[in-house]
Amino acid sequence: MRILLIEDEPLLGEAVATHLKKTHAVDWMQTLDDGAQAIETVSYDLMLLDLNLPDGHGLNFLRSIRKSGRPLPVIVITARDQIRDRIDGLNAGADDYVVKPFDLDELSARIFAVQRRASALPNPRQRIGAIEVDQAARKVWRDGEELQLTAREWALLDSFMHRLGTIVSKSKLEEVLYGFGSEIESNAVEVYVSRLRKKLGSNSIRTLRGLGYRMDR
Amino acid sequence: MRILLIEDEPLLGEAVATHLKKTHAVDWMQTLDDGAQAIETVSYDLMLLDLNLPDGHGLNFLRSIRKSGRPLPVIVITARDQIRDRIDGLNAGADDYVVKPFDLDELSARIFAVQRRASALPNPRQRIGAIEVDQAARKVWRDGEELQLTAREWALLDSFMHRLGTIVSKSKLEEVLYGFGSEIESNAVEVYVSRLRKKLGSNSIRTLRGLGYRMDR
DNA sequence: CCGCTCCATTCAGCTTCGTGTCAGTTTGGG
DNA sequence: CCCAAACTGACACGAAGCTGAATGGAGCGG
Repeated sequence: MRILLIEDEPLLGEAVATHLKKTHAVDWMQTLDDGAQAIETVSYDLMLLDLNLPDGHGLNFLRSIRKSGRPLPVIVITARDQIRDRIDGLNAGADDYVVKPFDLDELSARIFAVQRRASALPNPRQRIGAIEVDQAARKVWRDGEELQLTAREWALLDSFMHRLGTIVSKSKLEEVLYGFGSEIESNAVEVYVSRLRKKLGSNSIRTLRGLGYRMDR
Repeated sequence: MRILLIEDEPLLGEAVATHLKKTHAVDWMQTLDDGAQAIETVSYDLMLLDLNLPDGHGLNFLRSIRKSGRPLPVIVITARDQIRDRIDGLNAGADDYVVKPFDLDELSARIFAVQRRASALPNPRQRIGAIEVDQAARKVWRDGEELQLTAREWALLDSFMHRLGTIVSKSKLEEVLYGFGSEIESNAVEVYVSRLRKKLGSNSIRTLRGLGYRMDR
């Protein structure tokens, strides 16, 4: 099971990461930015999110994740005295929380519990015109018929789904496909948009010349 | 719910028994002999089995229980350093394991999970296309004909059944087969998927390239 | 204690399929 | 009408996955 830990205190982060690595695959990020990038590129089973971070408050991040419809279970980490945070955290869509300082075994137990709960729920589906998407199962239907998408095609669709109604630049999509900083010199994005259109229907993705692409809801 | 605890360390046994007695009926035995006698006379819903016991190793006991076809859910208790035991435990038919020292709440969570799995329905047969599965009895039918699955095959099928409709990653399946952290470098998962398909029918398990596998309901 | 059987594990050779690239074509803005 | 941007069909390559076969070990019956 793959866990994303977002925690900026080195000592705590180190302790948690070490403990969890006995039983899970753990990626440890120290900023929201890195965390955001991580969940764009890797599929995690669970996220541990500290709320007080150098580059902003975790609650907005959490809200944006929930808004995007991603079914990622989240456990929030808060300080003892910030009860307000806990309540807001649960309102914002956290599945559980732990209070600093916490016992590492307790953390394991909560992870286990959340995980069990999460896998019992049916997957949420998102609908866009004739397209229906189940992000957890990576399933896509068009007019009720299931489509087979490849990894790259899915990555693109995913990007569009998270930015419905806004323009996604070509360079952003390149980044999605090939990671940051890859100086690719080809029309790969165009090729994949083309392939996606063929599967989703040609009116699913709009071209905005010189700017990028846009998917409307 | 009636639980049989087989554990020879007085302190641990006492702690576990006391904790569980808040929510369950617990019988605590300190030897395999007593344990064996207990399951002959009383009908238990679950057994907690320590492997290192004064009168022998618990694995043989577990094996004999499984061989007898008794559908008793078993959670194995092992020491931190005996990974080998864990793997063997799952091979021998354990439903789950906890590692000493463990958190009592984690134990409760695991008991709950195993129990839910074991007794999901009064007649817990689940149907998936031409496949029918009785998880409690560990039996599988295809078109009404019973199939014989090996321990590994069953472990895989079990994983799929608990995540119907969602993707199960290869690493997750490796974890199921070999426990976490086994630096395995082989295509064992592929081999077992292949064998399962041969038995269940080739359209039972979908491959998602680069992601894992998925079984649909 | 010895063979027998079944299962787990590994390996190698094969197949399938996703990917990236290119070339020729189409589109649309200026 | 022209040119740049975008589109798309085709193709070659390599990675990922599949599966039959060989090996060795554990359990079991004789």
